[in-house]
Formats: sequence, structure tokens, C-alpha cells
Amino acid sequence: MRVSIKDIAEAAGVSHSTVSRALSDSPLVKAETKARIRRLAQEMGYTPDAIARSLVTQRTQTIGIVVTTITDPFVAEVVQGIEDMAHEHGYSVILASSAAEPERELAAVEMLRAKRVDGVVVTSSRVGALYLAHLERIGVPVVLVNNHNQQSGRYTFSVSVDNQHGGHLATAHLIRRGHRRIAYVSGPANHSDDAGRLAGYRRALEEAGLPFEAALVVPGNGRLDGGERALYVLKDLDTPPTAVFCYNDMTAIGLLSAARRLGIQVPRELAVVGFDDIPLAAHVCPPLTTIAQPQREMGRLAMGMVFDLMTADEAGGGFSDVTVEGKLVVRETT
Amino acid sequence: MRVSIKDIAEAAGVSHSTVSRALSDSPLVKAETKARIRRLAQEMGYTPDAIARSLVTQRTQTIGIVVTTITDPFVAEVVQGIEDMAHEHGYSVILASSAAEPERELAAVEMLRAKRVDGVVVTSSRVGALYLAHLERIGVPVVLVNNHNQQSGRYTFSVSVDNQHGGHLATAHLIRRGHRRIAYVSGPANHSDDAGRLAGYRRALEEAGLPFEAALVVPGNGRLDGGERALYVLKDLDTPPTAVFCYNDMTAIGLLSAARRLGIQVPRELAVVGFDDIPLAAHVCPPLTTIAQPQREMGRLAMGMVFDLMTADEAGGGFSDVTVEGKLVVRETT
DNA sequence: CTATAATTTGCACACGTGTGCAGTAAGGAG
DNA sequence: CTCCTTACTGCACACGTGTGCAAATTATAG
Repeated sequence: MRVSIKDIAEAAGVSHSTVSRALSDSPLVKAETKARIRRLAQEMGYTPDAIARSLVTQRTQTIGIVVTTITDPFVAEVVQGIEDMAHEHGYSVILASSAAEPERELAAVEMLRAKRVDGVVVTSSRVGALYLAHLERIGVPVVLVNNHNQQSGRYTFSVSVDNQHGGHLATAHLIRRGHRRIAYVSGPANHSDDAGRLAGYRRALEEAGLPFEAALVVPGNGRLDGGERALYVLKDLDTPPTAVFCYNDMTAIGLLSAARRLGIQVPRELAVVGFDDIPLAAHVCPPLTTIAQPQREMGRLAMGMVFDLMTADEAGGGFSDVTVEGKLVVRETT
Repeated sequence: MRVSIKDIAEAAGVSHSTVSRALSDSPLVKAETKARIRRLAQEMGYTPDAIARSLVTQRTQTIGIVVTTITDPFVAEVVQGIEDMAHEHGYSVILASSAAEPERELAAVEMLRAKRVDGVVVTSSRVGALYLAHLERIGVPVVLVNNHNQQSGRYTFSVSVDNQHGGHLATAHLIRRGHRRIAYVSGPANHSDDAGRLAGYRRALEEAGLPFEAALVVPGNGRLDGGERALYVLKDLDTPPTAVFCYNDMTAIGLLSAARRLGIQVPRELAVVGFDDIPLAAHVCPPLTTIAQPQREMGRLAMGMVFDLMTADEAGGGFSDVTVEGKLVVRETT
């Protein structure tokens, strides 16, 4: 059976409040009494009850993270960054997958509210977009990662890559490589990142005096299969593109597989650029040119922002969304 | 400010115990009183306080998961399986990364104990091996995934792939393909999976009358860089192998990259087999032949076992470790 | 030795929810 | 109408920890 402060109090012949103070090193307790209680606690195998403590202190030392799925390599890197910094601050993390399903999305947010988490990080764009009001009802700092922050709340901010700049970098690189028919394979529907990347792609075309063709923008879903299907659409165009910029690395990797299956040589017949720079991007064939996001760092930035918001005063001043820039990493698909 | 049962009691003109009973649909409360209280709770935006409830019920509806790192694609799939089933049962999950560092390993286990989780799943082999006594002190069901279960506790079981069988499958496949000099690139030091896979590799060699050569067993670390380095060692042997079985897919993918860099043609000059069948295994170049583990299913099996153990009676009888078999998935690296 | 000040410890309450048991109210039978 | 039984609601306690304030103890000064 679990040992509680009461048990130690009985063994030590003092009150539970003296034990509580002794264990938290309060100056109100005599040093020798403290030492005696500490030794007893150790001998008796006492572990503080975080649940009871949370009820008293109104703090859970817990961060809630909402992801669409942890199996997305980009998300896993961001979550590892969050968890690393949470651990450094003595916090634990609750992971909730929203699976892009309304029932689970709402359940995830409501669960974090019920569990009284002290802060929330959201990497799921759907949750960031559709449940912002629910998130804010939790009443704790919320930081969105790669979500468009509608900024309706006092404690809601975001850490995002500059999607437009990244989209522009990717497309400009392809243009510099001599490409004139450049496709874009998009991400999940209504994904705020996607709109930015598309905008950057279009701006680079405009700047180069190249026409924007709607037929060259093909829907994907951010996953391997979406990239594969996109290539089948692109290759059947009257004038297929000679280059393609993909919404993310998973899309690009799926497209590379389809290219290999179709006997399309990359980059000679089709140049490919991804976005993210997940660890495997360097290990696909050919190694993928991509716009690298600092994934771990974005996780840490988001977690750091939550901690800063927790300790900020009532006014909550001095905070704003953080944008990080992607970097072009040229490998062998271009 | 958060609405509590007290607030609803005041608004409804009843005691807090009546509100508590009404919200939990107790038959002790008159139907019309229940309806009135329910409506008020809805209007007032009440969310039950899971912390207070846990203190009373001595249940947290929370599962703790200990992983080495969530960025391992295999682990991410298993965790997604766990979280999917946890959600189906109304449970949340706390994710703790042990990062193969003693300080974090102990901190992870102690944190789960303090948070009073109702069950624990461990995918980190080091934690399963080195901290089993600590895990059992939490006093809740513990299920190890791909850990050797020393079976010292009443509520500690495991869900594992049959490593020996898988190692045997992989090596036998290479032998059937005509290979006679087959290398093995191992996993992280003292990893229980590794020993099984090596044993299976050796048994297949013996059955084929092939000698075991220690020089053909090269240390890896389960990561991309370990696979890359391993190939540099293997290629410099007096008689390099014509095939290699890798501890896991990440090792194999790293090795494939090094092969490409060295101009070694796969599978013509070197056949490669991995283990796991992570989603990207089909998308590397060439697509990887591997021993597939049912990752999501293993996560669900582990989570299901925790729930079964929670509801089992005192005797805890009728449980045993679960072993699943890997399946050979032949792609283009062999 | 006594009085006052400082130090140490304990009492009681609280956090929010759940529940055993007692008390009150309502309904039914004689 | 009265008495007994059933239904409904509330009181008090509890879960484990933290803390304000009061009480007890110890130390110091005159």
C-alpha cells in the first residue's frame, strides 16, 4: 500500500503539517526534525501524491499536447522537443491524438480541460482552427505550432515556419535550376500551412514572369499516398511539369516512389522539392532537396513560450507569435 | 473562473452531494431534480475536475508510456496504437521519454508513480530491463513492448515480436537467395531484441551448414548513422559479405544510403534486409525487404493487456506474455 | 527566577468530488 | 386520519497535501 504523509507523521510522532513542511524544506521546521522526517520518508518509500498536491496547489505540472497523429515524423520531432523541455522544467506531457476526426478532436480538448493541464501545445491544424474557442476555455496558455493563430485570445500564440518564404525558396530554387513548368502538390484540405506555401510558390512564379496554371496545383493530403496519387495526375497532363514542389517531405517521398515505379528519373526528368527535412529525407533515393524546418527547436520554442506565458503577469504583455524561417537544403532531387 | 459542483449546488438550491449524484446519474436522485441540475451544469459550463475525482476514486484514468524517443518511427506507430485504444476506453496517456539517460529513465518512472497512473506501457528496453523493480513499485499493471520480461512481478507482462523467428526468417530468406556470406548489424547495446535477432540469424546459418563468423557481426545502434558506419566496416573486410541483415529498418535505411554513396548496388552487389516495416520502408530506394512487425496492433495488444490486468481479480491468473510473429515482406533490396 | 520574545509545532480549514448513513418528506395501506 | 414504508435529500467524512494562524515550547534578557 502506498505510504502517505499521514503514515510518516504517525511514525515520526508529529503532525501531518510538520511532515509536509519538512519535506518541502520549510524554514518553519527545526533542522533536526526535518532530518528525522526526511530519513523516515526515505525508509518508508514515500512518493508524494501528485494528484492531492494538484488539488491543493491548483497546478498539475502537466502540459497537454494535441497532435493529429504522432506517426507523422515531423510531429514526432516537434513533440520530442516539447517533451525534452517539459522534462527540464519538471513537467510531464499528456499526448492526445485528434486523428482529424471531430469526435476525437473535441474529446482531446475536453480531456485536457478536465485534467487541468497548466498549458497546451497544439500541432494539429484542424484543432487549432476549429476548436480555438474550446482551447481558450481551458484557461491556460495555448501555443499553436504551424497553425494560423487567429489571435482571439490573450494567452494564445503560435510558433510557425514562414510558409510563404519557404514556398518561395523552394520554387525559386527550381526556377534557378531552369524549370519553367513547376507543379505544387498541396497538403490536407484547409490546412493553414498549405495556403502559405501555395502563396509563396505563386509569388516566386510571378517574380520570374511565369504564368500560374491551376492545373499544376494538385491536391495531396500530406501523406505518402497523397504524393503518389498526385504524380499520376501530373504525368497525364498535356504538358507535364518538369519540377514539383510538395507540401511536405512525406508527400515528396510518396511522389518519389511513384516516379520510380513509373520509370521517371529524378531529377533529370522531374525535379522534386519537399518541406520539413524529416530525418529520413536524406536517406530516400535520391536524397531529397527540401525546405528544412528546425523541428526540435520549434518544439522547444513552443514549450518555452508556454512557460513564459505561465509566469507572465496578468497583462500578458510583451508576447507575440514567433516565426522561424525554413532553410533550403539542396540534395539530389533537384 | 472554473465552475464547480458547489456553484451548481448553490444555483440549484440543493447540496453538493445531490449535484454529484445527479451528474453521475445515480438512481437516488429524483428524475426531475436530475434534469434541472443537468441543464444548469450545461448552462454554467461545468467540466468535472478530474484531479479531485481522482483523489476520491483513487483512479486517474491515465496510462503512462515510457519510450526511449518518440522520433523512432516504430515507436511512434506503437504509441499511436496504444493511444487509439486508450481513447476508446476513455483514458488519456502521459508520454515520458527516457532518452537512454539514467537520470531521465528514473525520473520517468518516478513521475508516473507520482502521477498515480493506472497502468504503464514501456517500449524502452533499457527502462524495462534496468528499472523493472521501480516500475513494479508503482503498483499497477505494467506491459513491456519488445522487452524481455524477467517476470518478477505479478502484474508485469510483455508483448513482443518473436525476435529469433524473425531473425531466422530474414537470414533464411537471404540464404534462399543464394547468399553465403551474410552479415548482421546489431542494435543498441544490451538490447533484448538484439540478442534474439542475432540468435535467429545464427540458427539459420547453422541450419544451412554455414559457419558463423564473428567479423560479420558489426555493432550498430538502431539508428541511421549506425547503419551507415556499419557498412564502412563491412566493405573493408577481406571478404566482404554479399548480404546483410540489419537489426531494424532505420539501421537498414542508413546502410542503404551508405551503399549508394559508395556505389555499391543493392541488391546486385549487396542484399539488405531490415526489421519492423516502418511506413517509409516501402519508399526508400530500393524499397526495403524487411521483417514486418504489426506495430499498431502491438500497441493495441499492450494497451488491451493493461486493461485486462486492471479488471482481473486479485489472483491475476490467466495472463501470460504475448508473442507475435514477424512476417517477411519481400521488396527490392533482396 | 520571571517575563518576554522567538521558534517550533499543531489545529483547522481548504482544494473538488464521491458516498454511507441519517433525516425528512411523500405516498400508500389500513 | 394515522401509521408505516419508500423515496429523496443533506450531513459529515474522506481522499492526500498545503498553509494561515494559534498554541506550545524554548531561549534569552533583566
